[in-house]
This record gives sequence, structure tokens and C-alpha cells, in this order.
Amino acid sequence: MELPEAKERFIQAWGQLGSNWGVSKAMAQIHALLLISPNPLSTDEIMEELNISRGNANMNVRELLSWGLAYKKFVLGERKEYFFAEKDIWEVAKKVGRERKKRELEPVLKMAEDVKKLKGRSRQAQEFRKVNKEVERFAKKTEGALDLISKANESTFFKWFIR
Amino acid sequence: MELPEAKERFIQAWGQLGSNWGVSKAMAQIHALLLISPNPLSTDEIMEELNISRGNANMNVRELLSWGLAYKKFVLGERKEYFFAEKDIWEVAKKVGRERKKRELEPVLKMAEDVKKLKGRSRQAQEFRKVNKEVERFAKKTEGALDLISKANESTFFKWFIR
DNA sequence: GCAAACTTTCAATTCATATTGAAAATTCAA
DNA sequence: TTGAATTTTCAATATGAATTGAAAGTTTGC
Repeated sequence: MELPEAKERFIQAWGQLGSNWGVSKAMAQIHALLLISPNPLSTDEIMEELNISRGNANMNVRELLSWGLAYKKFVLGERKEYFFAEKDIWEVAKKVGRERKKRELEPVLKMAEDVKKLKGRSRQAQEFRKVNKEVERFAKKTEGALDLISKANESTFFKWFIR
Repeated sequence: MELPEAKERFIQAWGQLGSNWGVSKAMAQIHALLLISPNPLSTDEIMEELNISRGNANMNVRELLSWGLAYKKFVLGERKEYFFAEKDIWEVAKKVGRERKKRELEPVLKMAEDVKKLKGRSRQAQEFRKVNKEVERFAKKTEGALDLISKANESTFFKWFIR
């Protein structure tokens, strides 16, 4: 397999993964491109490689920076900004996990908290409270687990699952 | 808080969560509705409660069944099908995990396998192979962890994270 | 201060996906 | 077998999110 084909394959798979994760395809593809690039890339190079507009490239690079999945590099005597990816996959996983906790777990916890105020003795209300309690309990445990994970290193993490 | 408001809140939060997980909003909302309902519901009741079309209700109920997140109940002397949710949250989490493994991890593993065939000694190719190897290694470990999790029960799982 | 280089913004547009709804198919009881 | 009840299908449509691209904003060197 030659480089262009492999690149294509990698970028498209990463983009697909992104879509499944509620992340824009362009963001995931830029991340993929930076991951496999040996040197930092400028916005223009990203636009060129992925055939996307300047606005799109800019927005999604900012997003990657805000997730901590990419960093800036300033080159001496150059005005352009260059970007490179976090390449430690365990770091990537943790950072994605942190964002997802924010976007997914927290709203559920907030909802469960609110729904606790549900009044009434109907079968409906009773069943609802029961399920809500279960959801909250589970979400809190998951939150705790994620907090531990985000402090752990990769080998500790995987060792948890051995035996 | 009264029942209709709480229901609204729960269903909308679950729908939101679904969207973030690459699951259609309607599917997540039907699941939410079934979760908090003390008895199985018919397609008509689902349509009515969520204000969605018959086609939509039908498609997404099927999808829930295929994920193992809902089951059918036949009522004696009734021709309609009734549906109820898997209410064990740990079961729900495991089943969602299994689907996600299929939709997310497997394509990445396939891609990494293919990309291994990448030829060339350029800096590009070398960096690419290195990252790809890391991605594959991580994906495989994650796969193993998920397989273990899908066999575990909830308390075993969370105990892994204690201490 | 000026203007070139570069980045950001955002209204308009495109695109992917979910949803609708009516017709077709199926199931079942009489 | 018929037809009423129910489910399924799928082309058309709607919806929301991503993307574009040009204009506005910023930064820098002269």
C-alpha cells in the first residue's frame, strides 16, 4: 500500500469514528492528519490536504486545541501558526473521556437531580423515581470511575482488567 | 415537580445523550419513555406520547429490540405488540457498549490492519507506521477490556476502580 | 501609519440523516 | 376467502449540523 492510499484510509476511518462520537468529521480528520504528520502543519496545508475551507479548518483546529488534542508551534521568522497533535494515545483517550464526561454525563446528572423533585404516588411516579434513582446511582459511579481513570497511566488502567 | 414536566425532562435528556452517541433522538426518547413506564406500551401509545410518526416509532422500536434494549410483550387476546425496556442499567450499559464496539472499535482495527501494509522509508511513512502501531495496540487492549466488562457484573466492574 | 500576512467570524448554503405518511404487506379471526 | 387490524416499507420531505467563503478583524514589520 502506498502513502496516499494509506493516508486516505486512516483519515477516513478517524473521521468516521469522530462522527460516531458526536465530533465533527472535519475535526476528527484534522486530528488524523496531524497524528500521522511528522511535522506541524499550517492552516493552509490542512486546507490543501483535506480539501476544506479556511473557516472550517480554523474552527476545527481551535476545537482540537480546546480539547487538548493539538498544540500550536511557532516557527522563528514565520508569521503563520503551525499545529501538531498529541500523539500519546493514552493521553488522547483521557482527553476525549474528559470532554465526553462534560458533554454527556453531566447533563444526565443534572437531570436526575432535578427529577428527584418529582411528586406523586401514582404507579407512574413510583416507577419513574425508581428508574431515576438507578440512573443517578450509575452515573455517579461512572463519574467516579472516569475521575480515577483520568489520573491513571495506561498500564495501571489496563492492569485493572487483568485477572 | 409534576409528572409531565419530569417526563419531559427525562426524555429530552436521554434524547440528548443519544444524539451524542450517534443514536437517533427518537430511538433514545422511546427508550426513555419505556424506561419510566411501569407497563409495556404499544406503537400507538409511543407515537402519541412523543408526537412522532408511525414509521419513525416502528423503525426505532425495531432498532431498540436489535440492540437488546427493549423487548416485546404479547397480551392475551390483543393483536397489538407491546414493548418494554431493559431496566437493569448495568445491562443497558453493557449492551450499548457491545454495539459501540461493533460500530467504532472494529472499523478502526480493520483500518489499522490494512494500513500495516504501508510501504516506504520516507519520514512520513515512518511516522505513520509508528502512530498506526500505537493506535492498533491501544484498540486491541480496549477490545480486550470491553470483552471482560461485558462478562462482568456491575459490582465487580466498579470494584476494579477502587483503591 | 500603512499595508501585507494571517486569523476569525458569521450569514448563506450544502449535506447528511431523521422523519413523515401513505401505500403495500402481513396477520388473524370469522 | 375476506376484510379489518396491524406492521412494514420507502420515496419524499424536513431538520439540524457542518461547511463555505467573503468580509471584518488582528498582528506585524517597515
